[in-house]
Amino acid sequence: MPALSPTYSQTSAQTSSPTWTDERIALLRQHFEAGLSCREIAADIGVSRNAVIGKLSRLNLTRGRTVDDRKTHDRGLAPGRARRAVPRLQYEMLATIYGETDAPVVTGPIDEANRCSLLELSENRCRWPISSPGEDDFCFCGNAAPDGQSYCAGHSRLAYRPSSRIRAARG
DNA sequence: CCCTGATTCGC
DNA sequence: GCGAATCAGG
Repeated sequence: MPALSPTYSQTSAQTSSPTWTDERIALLRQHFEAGLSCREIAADIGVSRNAVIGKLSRLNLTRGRTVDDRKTHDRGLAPGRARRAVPRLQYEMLATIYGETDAPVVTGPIDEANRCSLLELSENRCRWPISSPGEDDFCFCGNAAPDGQSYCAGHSRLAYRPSSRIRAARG
């Protein structure tokens, strides 16, 4: 009998195409739950917007149905006011992401003794996912989460970018 | 015109 | 399974 079985088609052939791994999917889910747009998620992970949308669709993680979220855009332009005279590209976001290296890990050791399953989650428990869905050890953080928050203090820092977002609150 | 997300379709 | 192209809505 042959020593090598041809059953192996491509196991270690993935040298420069890691594509979507559990970690990326975890980031995808976390950012998705954090309320980030597909474009923001894409820029953060390092893939295109369509890639994010495609993966989300494949995971059946679409937000309800069709488009209806981005309407929050400030499209109300005054007639006497010039349009965005500043570069309105998303370079601000990219700069924020690439420049956030000044605060890598602000959170200390997050208590992982309270991790629980999905069914054990409650309103005041951190819903930060541990491992990946489908894994044998998949669970949630379970630490105490502030009122209205989805995550505990430590995981909130990871889920929501603390970087200074340029908020031009002009009225 | 710009933006957004969702689906389609070739790879 | 992946993502660019395309579609559809605002």
